[in-house]
Amino acid sequence: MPRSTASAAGSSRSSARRRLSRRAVSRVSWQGSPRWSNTSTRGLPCMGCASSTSATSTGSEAVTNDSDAGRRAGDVPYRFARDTTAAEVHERFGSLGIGESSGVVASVAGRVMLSRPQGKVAFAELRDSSGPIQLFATEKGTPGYEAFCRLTLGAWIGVTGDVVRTRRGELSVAVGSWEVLARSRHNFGDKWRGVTDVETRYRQREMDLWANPASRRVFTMRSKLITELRHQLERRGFLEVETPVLQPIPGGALARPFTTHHNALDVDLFLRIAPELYLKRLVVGGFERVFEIGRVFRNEGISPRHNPEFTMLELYQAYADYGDLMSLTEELVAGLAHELCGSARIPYGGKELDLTPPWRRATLLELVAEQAGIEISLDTPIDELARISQEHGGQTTGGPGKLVLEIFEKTTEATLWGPVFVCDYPAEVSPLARRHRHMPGMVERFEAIVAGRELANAFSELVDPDDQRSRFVAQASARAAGDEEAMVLDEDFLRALERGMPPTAGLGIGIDRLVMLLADVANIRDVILFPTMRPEAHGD
RNA sequence: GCGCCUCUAGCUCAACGGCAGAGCAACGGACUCUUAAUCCGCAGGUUCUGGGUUCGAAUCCCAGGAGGCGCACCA
Repeated sequence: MPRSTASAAGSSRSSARRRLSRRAVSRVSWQGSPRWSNTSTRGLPCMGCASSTSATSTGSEAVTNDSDAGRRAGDVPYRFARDTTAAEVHERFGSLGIGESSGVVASVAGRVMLSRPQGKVAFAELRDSSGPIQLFATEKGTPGYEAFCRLTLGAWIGVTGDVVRTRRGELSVAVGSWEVLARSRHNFGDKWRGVTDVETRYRQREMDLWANPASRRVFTMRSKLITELRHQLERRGFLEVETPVLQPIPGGALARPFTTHHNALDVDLFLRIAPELYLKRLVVGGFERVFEIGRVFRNEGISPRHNPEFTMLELYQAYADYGDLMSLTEELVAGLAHELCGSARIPYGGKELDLTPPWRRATLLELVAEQAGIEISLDTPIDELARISQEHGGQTTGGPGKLVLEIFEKTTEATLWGPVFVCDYPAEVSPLARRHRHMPGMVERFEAIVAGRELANAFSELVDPDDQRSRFVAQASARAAGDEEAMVLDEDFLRALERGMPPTAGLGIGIDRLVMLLADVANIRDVILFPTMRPEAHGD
């Protein structure tokens, strides 16, 4: 029998059958399932046809003469009245006995991931976003049975039928009717090993997500993390805001920006490297607790821990100092770990990481002395600092503050495993942070180091407009000396400070790296759906 | 940017100077309860690209492309 005939006949028969099964369903009804009653009335009215069902069968019949009808991508219905998910079926019928039929009809839809035709019966694994459910088809009970057996892996189908448990104990939907919702012209990798080629996984993420459960897990976790983060911040009285991505002066961080151009205004604009300056202006404006979760862009190299665009949380809290934000940081991170991993003690890179508050707090200089045995301060002669930095492969340019930071990063940062707040940075490398109330030359700033890497950066914000102006001037001279990452003076921001900014503390957390930490992955590209890649040559 | 490594069928991988192969997918067939079903059959290739060495190159050399890791920079 030609494939097309079987397929078309199967489709139209399944359509008739579907109407029957709908009645059957409304008779049986899933108690407590509000979805059910909504389903039949949901969806767009089908203009020019009695129902979407008749539209489907018309479509199928229209291509009966086409010898390749079954393979045409356009030959699919406009909607499918799914009424439950794979996970719901498992949840609701988990106790169904072996070989029993529930007598309840369900409509499920998803992609065919495995197919095991076996003569007069056939099994298939259907997967939707909730997970897998087995389909059980029989020559007697399944219209278009032969076409069902010929479904290729990757096809989307909609299925309606009794929920049953097979003799071998697998909960299944017995296929009473079915229809193709989409065909796949490309396969989804090795059905056992999935897709391991990392380039394919990053470039063709849709394939990766279907083929690799671990990848789905990571991105699901990422989404939940951001949702939970919002909830936690909103519970604490923070207001979520959005500030410009296109900025005339890229500020708030030390980094090189991407440049773009606005035609109508005929001005160059920059993609933001941080939202910081705008968020602080909102504090001046009276929003005492604000946060933004958004994409920032830095025109820098790509590495397992760097993507040119990444997601950052920044928050600002009036009347608070950096000590308050240490408490907030450890509570937020531990809370997220609890929510997503079930515990504040999580595995990372084969080791254990205990994120339970309180985290250790130590000064940068203390940690350098402790970890590297190097006793330095901002008063150490600059030649000596340069020599130590060089000894450890660091740069030798800049003032004492920059050299101290360089020495910390080269000798100490990566050795810090457990969460630790590294406190009190040189003012020289922190042009937006407030001077330390006790330590000259230092600012009240901390970085949270977890698993040897910076997870958060925060400080008591510099609120003195005169000091801020002189810091900008210092940055300008660094810039004139060739430092492309130095900041540019921002008069709008200074005017805001001149209007009066209350004592405020600000915090930034790299969301991608937080996801990496909680999901236990080593490459930032595994937590970004479409990481930045060199465009692929399509030589065809 | 620099260094090291990788690139073979749609996917996962062999062959490492001597006829380019396997499993899965696809395609054809058998099979009435499978679980990566099994079995039989068929087909599938610019071995990333371009040069070179050689009687002979997927294999060795050079150049280029894409990717990974490390360094550098940062979050």
